[in-house]
Amino acid sequence: MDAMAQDRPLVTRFAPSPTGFLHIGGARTALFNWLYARHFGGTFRLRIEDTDRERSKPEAIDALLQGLSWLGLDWDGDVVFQFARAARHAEIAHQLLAQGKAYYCYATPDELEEMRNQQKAEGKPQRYDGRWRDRAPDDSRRNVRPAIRIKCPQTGDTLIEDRVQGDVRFRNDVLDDFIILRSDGTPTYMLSVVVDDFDMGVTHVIRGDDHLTNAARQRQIIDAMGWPVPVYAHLPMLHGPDGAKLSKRHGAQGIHEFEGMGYLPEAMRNYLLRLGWSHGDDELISTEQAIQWFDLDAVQKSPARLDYKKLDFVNGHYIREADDARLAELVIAHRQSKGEPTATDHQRQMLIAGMKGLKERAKTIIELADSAAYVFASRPLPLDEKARLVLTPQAQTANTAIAMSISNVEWKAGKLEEVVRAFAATHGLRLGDVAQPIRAALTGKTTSPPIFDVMEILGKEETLLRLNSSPKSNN
RNA sequence: GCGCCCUUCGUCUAUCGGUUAGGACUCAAGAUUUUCAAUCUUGCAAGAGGGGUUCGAUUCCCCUAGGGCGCGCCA
Repeated sequence: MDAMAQDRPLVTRFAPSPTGFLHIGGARTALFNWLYARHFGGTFRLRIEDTDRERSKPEAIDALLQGLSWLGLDWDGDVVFQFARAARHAEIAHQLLAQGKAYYCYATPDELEEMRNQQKAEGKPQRYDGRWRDRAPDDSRRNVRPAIRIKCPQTGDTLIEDRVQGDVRFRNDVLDDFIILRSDGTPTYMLSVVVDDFDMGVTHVIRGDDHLTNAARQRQIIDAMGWPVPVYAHLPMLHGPDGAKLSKRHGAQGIHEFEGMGYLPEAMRNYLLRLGWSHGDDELISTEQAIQWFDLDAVQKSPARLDYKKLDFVNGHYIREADDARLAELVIAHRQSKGEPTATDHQRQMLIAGMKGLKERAKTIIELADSAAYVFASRPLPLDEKARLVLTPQAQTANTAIAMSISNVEWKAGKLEEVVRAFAATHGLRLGDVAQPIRAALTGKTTSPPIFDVMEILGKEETLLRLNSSPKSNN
């Protein structure tokens, strides 16, 4: 069955509805499609399924495109807009009608609802009963505009050979004749998907497993048209940390929210990849490596939950790997988004110089920005609670003495450390005893990158001023 | 109700009939250390339940339970 599909150049696609933002689950679906295409040198297409005019929003299209771009998932060719292709979809419906593979159904929505209610009351499966299946077009119903339903086989079964789910068999008698063209002449999703996939040359349909049963329906249209059957791969869904379906209740759902929380796109790619896909014991997998390794065989069948702790770990790894200047810009952008003024050139330079020590300690850009605050702070420094406790009057006296002792030292971290160590030794103190007050005075916190590096980055003048300036109060 | 899918440590997962069931995150302890991280070491922790098949089942089959999805003139 895959044979026909495999004769054609490999094409995957991501086909979201523009109803909001790029959902985290959708992002993973897009990632898998993208990786599969890139791995096999195929094409990754993007299609916007905007046939539901009520729910489609133009802003949502931008959000989708932006989300994908941010994630680094570049698509090939033009974006296809499904609604624009409605005439083509209708054409296929009429073709099927002409071939006797579809038929007009004059049942009104009210009649259908009544039918379903009755089925429900009788405990029978709810599906279209085929009441117009074998009737000739009815002139007596000229006041009713008919919909077009596809005529599905009623015996035998439909097999979906899914690369993730395995062989899934549906008895044809549980499938009903569904509508492919509405009475207003617009196509339904079932039809549009199949026609677009065919016209776009899609060979591999990789999507959420909420579409698994749809595949059996779509297969009816494909068979009726005699089109090649794509390879299917239905991915398990993503759940919230509590195992329930992902919803507003879980906080972040949109990819843009993860960006706002300070996650890096490469970290998201790695983390999302490992949700449902594995390569032995490998955890930290670069995108290049993922492209080399990715295939559908290693996709898990069961749903996965989002785990922020693990995401943080992965993000921390990529922050440490990231370029200092890039991180500096992300920190500055984050500060600006919070209403802080832009960085001066000098601050930017200090930030980059200090990034090596900073990025080792952060799991998100927010944490990074937080610990980088000392670069931007002005005197007197705001102290956090712990720093305030450290900076006792005695500690300040010591800081003043230290400031004195280093005021003529060559301004290099190594030299400064030598002198301060000697200072501590002559006073019978451990380095830690003097380092913490210095840290508090220089950064306003009790945790920071190595303190002599901080001195070097801050520069002599600023360091001495911070050591000597006394915070307003030291209760 | 009908159909389909899923079920290994708290979480993500490895295992493709024979393992002391492995790794990662988290958590705990230790090493290192000027703080915090990073790193390293160690530890806690799992095959939903019940039947089969088999010399042997986490692995294959069936049932039950639990979870998910679909059953629209929504996508």
